[in-house]
Amino acid sequence: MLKAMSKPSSKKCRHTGCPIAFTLDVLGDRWTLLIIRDLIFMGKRYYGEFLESGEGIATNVLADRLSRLESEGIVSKRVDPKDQKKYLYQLTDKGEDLLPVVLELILWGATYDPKTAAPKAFIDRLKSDRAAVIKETLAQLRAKKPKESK
Amino acid sequence: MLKAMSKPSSKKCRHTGCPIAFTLDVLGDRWTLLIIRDLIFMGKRYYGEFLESGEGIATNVLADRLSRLESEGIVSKRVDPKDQKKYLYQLTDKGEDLLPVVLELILWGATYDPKTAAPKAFIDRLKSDRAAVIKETLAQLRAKKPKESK
DNA sequence: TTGACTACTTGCAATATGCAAGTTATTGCG
DNA sequence: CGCAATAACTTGCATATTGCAAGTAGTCAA
Repeated sequence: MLKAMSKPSSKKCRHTGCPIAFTLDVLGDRWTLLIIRDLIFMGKRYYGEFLESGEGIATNVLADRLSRLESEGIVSKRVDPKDQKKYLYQLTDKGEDLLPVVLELILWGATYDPKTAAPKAFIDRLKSDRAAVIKETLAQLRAKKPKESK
Repeated sequence: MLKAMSKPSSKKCRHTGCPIAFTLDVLGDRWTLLIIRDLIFMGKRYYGEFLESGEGIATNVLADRLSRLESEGIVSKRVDPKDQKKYLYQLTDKGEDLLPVVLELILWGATYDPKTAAPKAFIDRLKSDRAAVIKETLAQLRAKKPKESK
């Protein structure tokens, strides 16, 4: 039963004030950031799309993480205006602010994974002009949002 | 039994090539990054010091994470030259390269945690001159290392 | 030889995860 | 209207990981 599933790593109040601990309480598990990756770079927005992410997240875990992200205000959920029978998941501004974190994960991974599939051009660009990459990525992301995004 | 404890989130080969997934395979759990935080910002270097980190990591989990970090080449372990009966844990260059990731976690946490204890001066500095903060932090870190660090 | 100190290891109950199999709610037809 | 199809979850259960309390091993100093 997952109803009472506590955070992957924060069952008790750990309000130590440490910003790192605070952040890890929200996304300190494997799946959360992969969902955010899909939202930012893969253009995924539906439950079914997240399930097909190659990495193989379990449906119950996906449902748990999405609802957690929603209650944290990182992701918003609403009926898809183009298709009433689907739900649209999108990053909020708070969620978009995680982009710098994700970019650093990419940089480290691309540097140390001998089999990385990260496009060299992107990595080089990221190293030489981080600010521009952030700006462009957010612009692309926002361009895709149906109407009011926030 | 923790002997065969697999990575917190990578039991099977997920060599998809995705740099984010690669990085999360290494530090995609709550504790790993807190240990790295302690190494970078708290000046901790001994097993016993990590245990007292306020957040309350379990001894078995600490042992597991340290050995994992060591086998990943992120942390080095050796007998303390100043006290033969203690082991000294230190970040390798690969581990130090995680500093940018940690800094972004700090930034996001300090921004969204209403009760953050992050010093405003540090956060402001981080926002205005990231490169300098990285440089200084690494310099301080290296100054503490006994002899050869790498 | 013993006691203190550090770094772990072990056992076990409580949690969380992975997987397969339902359930519920909306259309889209005939 | 009635029914199949689609999307989004929920539920059960076996397995894996965690948290906690205790126990063990190696080093040093008196």
